[in-house]
Amino acid sequence: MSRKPVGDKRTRLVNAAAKLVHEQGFHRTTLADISEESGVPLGNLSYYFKSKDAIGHAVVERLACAYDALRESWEAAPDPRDRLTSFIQLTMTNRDALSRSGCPVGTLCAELSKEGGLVADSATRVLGELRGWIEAQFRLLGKGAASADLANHLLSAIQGVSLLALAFHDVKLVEREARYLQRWVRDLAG
Amino acid sequence: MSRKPVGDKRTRLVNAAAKLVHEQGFHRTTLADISEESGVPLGNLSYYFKSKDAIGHAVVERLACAYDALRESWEAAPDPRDRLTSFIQLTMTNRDALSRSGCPVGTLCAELSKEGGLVADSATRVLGELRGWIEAQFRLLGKGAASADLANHLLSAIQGVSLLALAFHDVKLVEREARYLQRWVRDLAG
DNA sequence: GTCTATGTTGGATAACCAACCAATATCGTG
DNA sequence: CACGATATTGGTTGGTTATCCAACATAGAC
Repeated sequence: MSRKPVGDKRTRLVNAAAKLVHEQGFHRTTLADISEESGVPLGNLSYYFKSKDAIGHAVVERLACAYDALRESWEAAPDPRDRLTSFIQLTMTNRDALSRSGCPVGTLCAELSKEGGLVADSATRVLGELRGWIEAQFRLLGKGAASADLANHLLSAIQGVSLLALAFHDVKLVEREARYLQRWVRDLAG
Repeated sequence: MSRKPVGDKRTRLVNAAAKLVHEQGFHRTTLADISEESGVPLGNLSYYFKSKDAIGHAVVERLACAYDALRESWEAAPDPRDRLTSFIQLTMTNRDALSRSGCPVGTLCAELSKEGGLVADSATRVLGELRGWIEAQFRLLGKGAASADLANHLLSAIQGVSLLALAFHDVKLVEREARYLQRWVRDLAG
């Protein structure tokens, strides 16, 4: 049985696809784009992915893993308040990319949720897992039944400011809203 | 000089395009779609619009006019607080369409701002005019230099919850966030 | 009635794209 | 070495799309 001589072609493809989908959107990204960006010949794509949707799904899986790792690192802090702070800090760190191309998950959901399909569903699931984690943190803070609303409110604020920053090409919007949310979390009773 | 025998074909085209662009997005909407939806033969589109971008621009103009009219009606109320309440109420009224297809302006900005172009710019301008109006209301409430931040915060919350409602197909998200924002505006000091 | 600017139409066209395929190369294994 | 599974490649194909065009219709002007 032979092996992968170069090996990481599949990874290179998903990385290239993730970058392009984030920057251009899913529909506007062609297989030829992904081929060029990754250096993998166009005819070779079908060996690793049977369809464009399959690539989209792999991109979302990659995002899901990335967020899993992030949440794990945030949970290093014992205080749920500090965890939420780390989450908000993420948008601050990525503010440049955010104001250039928006939130990788949010813009994908916005683009694909209108037509439905498997890729849209898995993208929404990534967003849902993030929302669930945020809600859990509020629950740990003793917010009880209000936790779901608080989680929606926080995630909504992040998504909203990402969209505005993208539309207005304005990094400062992210900076200011992040500061606001940090204070909001810190001053939460409980 | 002859006249428009049927007349409102141009309007019918823009209406159909606006509906489809909202429901499906700009890229996924084809000229054939618009032709079918409006009942105007495909070959006739080029007589009214020289390109698909021209149709997109007309759709955004139509949105701009609609928001102009809305703001005018909101300004019937003398109290800026009531005006902002009316604005928030709009999302409540349109919550079904909002959770099905997102905000007509917001999703368009998200889709097109990544590639730039004239349509993207005009869509962003519509969002900007709305933001300016909101800021003006805060200013009238005596919020001074903080008005810009408050306007961004409010518009961001509306856009964020629209995106979440679209992704999760959940009308309740809009209802709850709208109630929250109504209270937020009512309880604002000043 | 003839003429002409304004509409209207079906079909053509060139570009693009995702998907497919037959042919070739690579390499571990027996 | 030969065999076969894995991997790779260029080129093709069928379908879609925006755009264009030549021909035709209509109706007001004169």
